Amino acid sequence: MDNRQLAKAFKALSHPNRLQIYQEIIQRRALSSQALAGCALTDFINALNVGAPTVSHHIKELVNAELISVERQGKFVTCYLNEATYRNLQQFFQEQV
Amino acid sequence: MDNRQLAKAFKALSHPNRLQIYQEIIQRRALSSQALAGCALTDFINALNVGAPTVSHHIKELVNAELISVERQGKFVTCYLNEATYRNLQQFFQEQV
DNA sequence: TTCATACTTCGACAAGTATAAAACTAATCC
DNA sequence: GGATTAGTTTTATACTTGTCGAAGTATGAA
Repeated sequence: MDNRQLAKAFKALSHPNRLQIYQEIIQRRALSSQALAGCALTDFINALNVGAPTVSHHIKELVNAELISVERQGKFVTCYLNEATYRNLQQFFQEQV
Repeated sequence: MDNRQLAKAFKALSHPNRLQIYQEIIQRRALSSQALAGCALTDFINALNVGAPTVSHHIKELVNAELISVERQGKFVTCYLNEATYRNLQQFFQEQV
């Protein structure tokens, strides 16, 4: 993962609301027994104090930074953690100690 | 480390040049035998393709996000890694696996 | 087929950011 | 003291971002 892509990931995490969305996705994955447990987008719209367009915009940024991926099932959108990027970020803070 | 402070740290790392400065500081610390080895600000001004005022501004943001600290020795400024914040960031990507 | 739900896209605007030029401060050198 | 070096602050500018409201799209329900 090169400098630019890494900076892009951090930029996506640089807003409290987006960071919270990301954390939620990580945590729900950890709690679940399934490896690929996701988060409903609706929950974020309800939980965060911003409108649907704004949440939609934030999600797009997270997807664009390859931090998460989304899947549409009928009317609903579910968010999944991008495991590869997560591991890369982990590494960034690990290898240089 | 709460959500806001964490987002602030990520924001500071969200610019390629600032990320590079941070990486450099981490790496030079790792290479050195001393625990608190620092980086001269001059090196950054020469290495990055931006002017001194811009580098000065970037450094200020990194300090403000508590990612690094600076120390003036006469004419020169040296940058040091903020170990506590580094550990917090490490944790963020570790505890939830 | 009409209606409601769950988003997404567009347009706009206020606020924030990266950058540089110019002017400034402070330490060092002669 | 005068000149030089290292970095900061101020000011200005071009650009980006977060947010919302309004309008649009697509799915599912009645």
